[in-house]
Amino acid sequence: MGVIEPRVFKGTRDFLPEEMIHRDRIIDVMKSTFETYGFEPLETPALEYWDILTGKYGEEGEKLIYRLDYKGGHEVALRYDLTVPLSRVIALYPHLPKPFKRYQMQPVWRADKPQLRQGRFREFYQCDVDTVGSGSMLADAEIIIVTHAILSSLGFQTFRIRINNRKVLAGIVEYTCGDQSRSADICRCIDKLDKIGMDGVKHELERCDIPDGSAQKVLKILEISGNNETVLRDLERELSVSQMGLAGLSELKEVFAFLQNNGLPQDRYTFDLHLARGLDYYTGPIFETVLTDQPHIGSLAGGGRYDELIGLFSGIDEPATGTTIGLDRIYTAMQQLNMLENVKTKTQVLVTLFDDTTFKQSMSVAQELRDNGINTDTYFEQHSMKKQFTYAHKKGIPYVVILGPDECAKDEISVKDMESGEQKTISRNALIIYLQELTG
RNA sequence: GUGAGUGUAGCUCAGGUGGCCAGAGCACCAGGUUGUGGCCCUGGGGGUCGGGGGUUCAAGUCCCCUCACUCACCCCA
Repeated sequence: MGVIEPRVFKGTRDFLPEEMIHRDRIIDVMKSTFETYGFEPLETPALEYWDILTGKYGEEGEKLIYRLDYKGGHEVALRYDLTVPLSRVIALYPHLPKPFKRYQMQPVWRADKPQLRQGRFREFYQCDVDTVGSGSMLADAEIIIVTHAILSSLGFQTFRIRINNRKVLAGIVEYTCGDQSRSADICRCIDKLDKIGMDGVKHELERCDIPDGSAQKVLKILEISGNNETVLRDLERELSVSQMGLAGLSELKEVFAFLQNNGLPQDRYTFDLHLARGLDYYTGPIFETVLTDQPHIGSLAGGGRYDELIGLFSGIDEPATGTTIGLDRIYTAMQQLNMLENVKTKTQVLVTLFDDTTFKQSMSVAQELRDNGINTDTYFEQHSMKKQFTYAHKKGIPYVVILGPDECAKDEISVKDMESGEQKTISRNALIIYLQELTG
């Protein structure tokens, strides 16, 4: 009988120890940053009822939801993001004090085509921070500030947080076309400007059957450029006919004022009229973070305000805003930018095992090291020293403790530094202090 | 979903016009060194050449089909 071929489902991955050490570090940075800003942890199930997820992400998004056959029907699905589950939680537990600020780091699933270089997978971790129950632009600004804090702490140098507002986009549609049903098409064309240029957008608008007059107006709006202040001012003049557009611009002005007040470096964020974002549920400010020198990797983070999503579950709208930070995108980027430290293991010491006459002392030394906060591995078999050292070398354990008959007879102990190759024999009772100094 | 490319050992890849072409490096295991890793030396295990069909005396090599993977687009984290 043949063996079962070992393999993982396309777009999913195993995280081996060396990789987990890096991922854990990223998670630690995020978690502590979230907590610094007063966000609290939440977890929700991987599975949600189908009707909870459906109708929230738009046509494109919904095709990517993993449906599961269950008792012959299509009742459940793997969650597609963490925002919709959060909204379900808010509606389900109305007693939660507002504003409710939570962070959540869990995998989500999307049935699209994986693209390793771009950091695109079918199963990946999202790290979400959201504030529910406040319509203040302070909440939106705080989300942007947290995003900035995390990426800075991780050592990213070239990221840019693009900021726009769905109300502004709606205003543009109202002003140029007057017909909100064309909103999605127009936004998609606008979103493409960076990639296909002005002429490309022109063709795209034609392809979407946007009337000539409307298309001209769209192009005119897209020609507005300059710094955040002048662009906002020019837009205000163009969009004066749209209440919605003006409301969006005033929200943006508030957000930018808060960011500036908070001392966020100017080159880290920018008003970007071309940012649209695909998900249906956004209603106000939207943001997306990209690495300017790694454009092939999609966004590292993305989010926005969704004041009408929770109402779909509770019947009462509840203002909410937040962002997703993509752990796997961040990890992929750090890998490609050589930002990961060269650490193979958290184990600091290997205690070798010599023979029957010494193993009890090996065990008690190992325990003493652990009791003093030193991560210690022990060898279980009476193999040659060569084998035991090879094991330590391969695992990247920095120090090896040797207790052979020689050491035991004199109540001494030998410690080898695997990197320098130096070995020292010291008295048994000096070991803890000695190793604590070495391992810092 | 659309387009392009690539499939030979665990990994990275050699293998003109079909004929001693089943190979290298790295990795792995053992030994050289029975109290010491890395470097070096010696030896070893491991491959239905993605799969199926066809052409041929002969196919890793040519033709067809299929599958898988990668890249780009779309969309996103």
